[in-house]
Amino acid sequence: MRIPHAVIEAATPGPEGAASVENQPTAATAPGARTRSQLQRRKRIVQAAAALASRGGVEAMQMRTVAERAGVALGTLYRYFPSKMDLVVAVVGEEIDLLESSIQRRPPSAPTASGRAVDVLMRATRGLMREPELADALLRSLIMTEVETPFGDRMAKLLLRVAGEGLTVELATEDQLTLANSLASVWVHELLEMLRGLRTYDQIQHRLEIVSARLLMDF
Amino acid sequence: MRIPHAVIEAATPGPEGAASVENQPTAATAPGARTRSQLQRRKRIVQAAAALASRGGVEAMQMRTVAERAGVALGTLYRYFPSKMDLVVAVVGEEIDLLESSIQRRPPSAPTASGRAVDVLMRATRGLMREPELADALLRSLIMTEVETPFGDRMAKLLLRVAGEGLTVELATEDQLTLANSLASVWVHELLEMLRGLRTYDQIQHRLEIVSARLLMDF
DNA sequence: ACAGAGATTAGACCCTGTTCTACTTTGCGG
DNA sequence: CCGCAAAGTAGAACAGGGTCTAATCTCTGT
Repeated sequence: MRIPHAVIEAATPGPEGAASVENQPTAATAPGARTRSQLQRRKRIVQAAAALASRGGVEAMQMRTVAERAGVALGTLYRYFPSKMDLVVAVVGEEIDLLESSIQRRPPSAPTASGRAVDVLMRATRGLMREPELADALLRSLIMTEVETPFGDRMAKLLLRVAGEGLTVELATEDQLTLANSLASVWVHELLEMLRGLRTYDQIQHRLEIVSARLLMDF
Repeated sequence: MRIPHAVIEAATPGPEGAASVENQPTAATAPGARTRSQLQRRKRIVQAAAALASRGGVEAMQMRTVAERAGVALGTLYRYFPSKMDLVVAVVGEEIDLLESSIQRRPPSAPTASGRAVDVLMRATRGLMREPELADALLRSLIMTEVETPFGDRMAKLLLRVAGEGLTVELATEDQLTLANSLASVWVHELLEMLRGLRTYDQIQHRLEIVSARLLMDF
């Protein structure tokens, strides 16, 4: 798997870069995507992966199977996604896109920043719960990876946006970012507990309310 | 790896139970440990595992190698620790024990609950940082597992204890537990970011101070 | 239409976690 | 001391992630 690791070495931003969640442009590593069929290939792969993961979790999402379902060779799959993790990250990216557009369609309406944040988180929770296996797979893998445009960061930004109305990442203070980020990581943690059967939906909501009320008290 | 998964099924508390972090008693699964040499074997295994992981991370801690270094057969290793994860959990258990005794020796002295909590967290951070590879391995694996006496929970309890002086898990309110727990998960998250090179020690401290101040404001 | 570069493919291959098998040791009640 | 069940051992075997190779395809520019 080889993740940069260690306090010492900074992320090597070399020509090859690490995994990325980016959605529109070229495939993970494919240098110059001659677009068209390549984008489609990529999409087919991600779809196949999501489909497999959505029933059976990560373990069901085997690289060979994904490749087969997507109608590409294993080698090709690995050209697009250098590791299983990268694939997972891509799948997650789509999920977040979904959440973001959902929020754009129907923005949270609670009166407090904390309320809006919890609203968004719970909405995301419900979305993920529709496919517990997938959710579990994604969350776990994400925590392990979180390279480049990580899950938590995207959620944090989203939270920031809905918490302080009109607040953007650029306008927020360092500390506000920290707080939003922390809320996101608490959420991820709670979600994992839920998937493990240690929390109910209602418990998560309650816990998030408590934590959010404090973290975002003055947003 | 087979982790219970899914919102539906509750953890099966059957006769075989899941992985456990417990330190003194019998080996992970070995039914009736005839103690003596068995405890020693177990210790040798955990030590070998820790040694390997401490330089090279999880990947260096290969089951075959651990078995060899510990002087036991692969099969035996698997009898004691049904999966690599279980081994990791055991190694972590030792680390936490260390932290706990360190805290007993020299309790945090900050005047505020939040201050004491941060103190403990940073002390744990320094401890883990001594062996970044090990820390990374442990944290990642733990997040993935956290079965039975999880890392986060132990930290949460510890935090609770130092935050409210003399406060114990039994005396704490649900919400206080939630908050301590959340602080622990934020810490874990920050630690992972640090290991990934995205945070410096000072940043972590600052961020924890901010978050802790809010989460534990009235402890 | 044609050559060369890059993309794709099928499939062998390696590595490591985990399982399984056949056999030997060990510890203990009778 | 015997017998036996549990525990241990060596090592083969399996599974799935990831790599590599030798073709074959597909563009793209000329």
